[in-house]
Amino acid sequence: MKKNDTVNSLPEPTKAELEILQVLWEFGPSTVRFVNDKLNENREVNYTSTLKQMQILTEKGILKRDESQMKHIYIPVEAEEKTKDQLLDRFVKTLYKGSAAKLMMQLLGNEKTSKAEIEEIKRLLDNIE
Amino acid sequence: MKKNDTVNSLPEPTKAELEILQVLWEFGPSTVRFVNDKLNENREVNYTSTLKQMQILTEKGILKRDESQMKHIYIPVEAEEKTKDQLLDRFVKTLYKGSAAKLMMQLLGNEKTSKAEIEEIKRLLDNIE
DNA sequence: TTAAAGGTACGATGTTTTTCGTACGAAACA
DNA sequence: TGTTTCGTACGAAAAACATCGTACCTTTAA
Repeated sequence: MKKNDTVNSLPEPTKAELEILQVLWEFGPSTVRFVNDKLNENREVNYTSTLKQMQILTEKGILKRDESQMKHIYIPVEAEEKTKDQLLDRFVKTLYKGSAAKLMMQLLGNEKTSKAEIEEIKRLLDNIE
Repeated sequence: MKKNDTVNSLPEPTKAELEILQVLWEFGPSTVRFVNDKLNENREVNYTSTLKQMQILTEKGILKRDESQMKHIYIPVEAEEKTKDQLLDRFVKTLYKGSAAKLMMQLLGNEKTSKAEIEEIKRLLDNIE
């Protein structure tokens, strides 16, 4: 039986899928070969595995492709920002009951956030109003 | 072959595991029965499924349990904050190349963050220094 | 004009995660 | 004291996710 989250039924990208999306976001529309080469800078993956993933992503409507050439060119359907928004939204909902402020507190309490980063955030907030 | 992420080898809680942790965080140490009832407020899950998950969580060292009574009481080993820190950290690394400021921008650009939330965040930042 | 290189398609297999059925022991209680 | 209820243990099935092998077609270059 398929699991169905009644609250949030978006087809969330899996880990392997996200890896591929990141390459496409960073470098723009690409061939399977290119994406696979990029992935192999970090870990070993067989070409056909990457191909398969990108085909699945296409079936799901997360990628589209230009098949006019033999080397198909893959393109994300949604903009990077929009997809990340969805992921962020789900993350905040899940872990912080939807409160961005709670997330911030966590972020700031956590030593991983540098002084410079904090300054940048403050500047950001000042520019918002 | 087991997959091994050389960058981040933390035993990340899976989705089902996270669901259970959330109940324990919210309501404190609990029995399987209690957790399962809570889960069933959102979706249908069989009692033994929840039991199994909590046993796995215990094997992994994410939960510990008091077995002195027949009804075992389960308790998270790590504090809520610490676990969430790890998840947040991984999230920021994955999606925002580790930049908290980038995440903030996304959060603020996104209509989901209310004016009230933004005010709260500013207050927070002012109190930090 | 053929061999090699490089591309897609797709089923099969492997792995991880999730769910559940069954066995069985302890407690509750009629 | 027997039977029903409620608990744990645990293996196995199911589902989701990821990887790969093989077939087969097109392009390239000798």
